[in-house]
Amino acid sequence: MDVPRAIAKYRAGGQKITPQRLAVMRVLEGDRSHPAAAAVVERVRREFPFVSPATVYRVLEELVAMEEIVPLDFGNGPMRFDTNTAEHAHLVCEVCGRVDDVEWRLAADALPEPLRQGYALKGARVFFSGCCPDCRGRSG
Amino acid sequence: MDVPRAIAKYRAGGQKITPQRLAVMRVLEGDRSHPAAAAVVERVRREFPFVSPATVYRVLEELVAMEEIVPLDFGNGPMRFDTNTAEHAHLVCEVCGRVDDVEWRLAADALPEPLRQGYALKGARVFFSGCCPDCRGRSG
DNA sequence: GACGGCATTAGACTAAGTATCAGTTAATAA
DNA sequence: TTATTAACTGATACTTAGTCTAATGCCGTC
Repeated sequence: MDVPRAIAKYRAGGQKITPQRLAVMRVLEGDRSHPAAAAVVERVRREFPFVSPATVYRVLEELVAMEEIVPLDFGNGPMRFDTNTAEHAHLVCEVCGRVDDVEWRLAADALPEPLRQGYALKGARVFFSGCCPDCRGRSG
Repeated sequence: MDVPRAIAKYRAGGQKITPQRLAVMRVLEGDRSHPAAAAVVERVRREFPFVSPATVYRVLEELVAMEEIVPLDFGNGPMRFDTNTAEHAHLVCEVCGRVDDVEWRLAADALPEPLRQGYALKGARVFFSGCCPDCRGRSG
């Protein structure tokens, strides 16, 4: 997530730079916690108490479309958003829900057979699940 | 998904073998299409027209708990269920939503660093996304 | 065949997200 | 600086997917 670059993309598309859009972008800037939409709404409200959830959802959708953020669904709650658009995997703690980034790249030569049999591969998502150090410490 | 084994697990847990539970199990038996809960409801209704969605959701939950099926969330719609409990990856067509199984096992020596730094790894999920041969044929 | 208790049903409820539209505002130009 | 206008926002109703609850039903055992 790069605010100036996102602004440039908005302008390039003939779209306006509104205070709400700026607020969402600033909330996401540098955030590595993979926030859910509701968390973004909450934080935008510190600046704009009456912002509508619909607006935040719309802006998130726009940022996804311009590839400034990546939507993530871990299958255990609402959609979350990743501000790191580089290829990497995720480490999800099953206890507290915390998500960490992991340096990880699928080796091209390890791609399975069907991918070479007519299926056009676009991407891969890798989730590791387990228990984070904090939760291990707490529960034994 | 193995119906006799699931029945044995129900009995072992002091739970009853009801016609609805049998119907859900038979619907899932041998199904490789990774159906959504709604699809299971629909098919169970061919036999029990008045079955409640709550019942089907509950039975699916039970089967997940006894590890006879695996819940899958591809992030583009409702939760789906996999009757193949062996380790494998999934190939998701972004166009038609079709899901294929892929023989795939993460090489243990390829595990990223953080997993050896206090994170207790339990499992990994790998999704490949792309365009299936049928959809490539249709859209060029 | 009767009984006890687990299971089922219907329907209200919740969470997360989407659609619509009247009113507002950012960006451009005069 | 003001006028113009297309784009944007907020309120609200709606949708989808799934959960909860209370009353009723029925499986399994005796």
